Amino acid sequence: MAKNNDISASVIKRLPRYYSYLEDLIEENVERISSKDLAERMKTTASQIRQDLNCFGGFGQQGYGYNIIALHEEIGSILGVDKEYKTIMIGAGNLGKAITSQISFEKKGCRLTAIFDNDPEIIGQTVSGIIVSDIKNLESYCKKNSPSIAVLCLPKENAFSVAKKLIELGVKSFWNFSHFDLNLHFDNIVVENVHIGDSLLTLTYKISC
Amino acid sequence: MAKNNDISASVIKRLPRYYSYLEDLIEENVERISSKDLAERMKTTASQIRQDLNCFGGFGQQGYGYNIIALHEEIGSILGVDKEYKTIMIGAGNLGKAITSQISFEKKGCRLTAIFDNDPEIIGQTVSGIIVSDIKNLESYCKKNSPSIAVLCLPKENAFSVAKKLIELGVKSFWNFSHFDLNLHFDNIVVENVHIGDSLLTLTYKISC
DNA sequence: TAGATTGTTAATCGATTAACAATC
DNA sequence: TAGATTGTTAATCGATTAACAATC
Repeated sequence: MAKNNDISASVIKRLPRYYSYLEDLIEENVERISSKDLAERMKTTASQIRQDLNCFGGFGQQGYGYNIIALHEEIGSILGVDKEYKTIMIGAGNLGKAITSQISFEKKGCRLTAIFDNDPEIIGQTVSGIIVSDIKNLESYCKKNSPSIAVLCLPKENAFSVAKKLIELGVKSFWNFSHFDLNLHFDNIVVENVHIGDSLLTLTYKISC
Repeated sequence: MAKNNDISASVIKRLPRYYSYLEDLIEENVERISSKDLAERMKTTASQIRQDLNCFGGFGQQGYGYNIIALHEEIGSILGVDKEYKTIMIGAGNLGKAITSQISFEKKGCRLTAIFDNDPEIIGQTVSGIIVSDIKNLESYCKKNSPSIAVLCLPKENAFSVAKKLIELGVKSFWNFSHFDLNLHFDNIVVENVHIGDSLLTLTYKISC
């Protein structure tokens, strides 16, 4: 399935949402759904749903609609939920702790294998079943285990130097919660920046309107 | 300033990013910047920056560029950072705790005034200087204090009923971290949904390409 | 004044919506 | 078969980029 590349970012960003709504439908024991009905649930248009899904293949059937289990499976595999990318986290403060549970809670294509911090108070704590290591062990750990993804939950100030080191050690993908746009400073890496605070500002903007 | 409404969502979502880059420039003691130079920093186009800013007013000066302090101030006021909306949080697990520091850390238009949870282990804890209250006190608290914004850091299952109660109690704005699209179920409320996990799926998708 | 850079209009590009023939 | 609903093409809409006259 999943024809490579050249799918627009707008489409990709909608896939997890489809995936989640299909989960709901599975829980409700619904077997099939038309683009029209799904659109109604999600407050979008049937056109858009059909257009989006057809970027990847014809998952529906004329006169019937989409089989929910099958479509859920397809989208999951497009997103890579069945992968098990070795994932490490840098920074185990409150945000890091919260995020670990996000990773482990549901199948999301990642397996968290190590957590690092530089705070003596935090090193040694158990978070999501993993003992937090001293950041000093980062290099030897990466050389031995070659993780694919690093989750950055550290302050802006440290983000650059830690990312630089990780890239040298072969890490190519980042889920970045630090307020520092990695992708602008390094090439050939895959980054998903999450600036949580930005969306609060968007909210206060909307309120003031 | 800030002509009301009818500004596209695309523009609004870029404002916090401008705001943040202007902060960096202030720290670097830079006085003015042209759209061209700012665009280079942010890996965007000068055209887009000028176009975006001109939705709100002519903040620049021909032949000079933009005064950084003034522009930062303008954008801040458009976003409402100087507001102090009374804000409450529901759910003080790891995610809630992480988010409180986001709110208090910098000026973001909100003042966190209360935190509620239903877990006896968490009730009574001090989080960001606030003692977590029993969710049972939510109603009386709201009647007395009329908060504007509720931050929802609770499981999907509880989101609907809690939101419903809050709306009845007069809360009209939500910063929603539960995996439940509030805005599809209630009218006349302002919602910013943050589905953190979605962006991890986007990342694994990109990796698989 | 000459040079730089804005504000703004026009041109291009991409994304969404509508329409409909294909087909289950 | 007739009805429903897809896959897909065409039409519309909006957002981004380019160009340039206005002006500091």
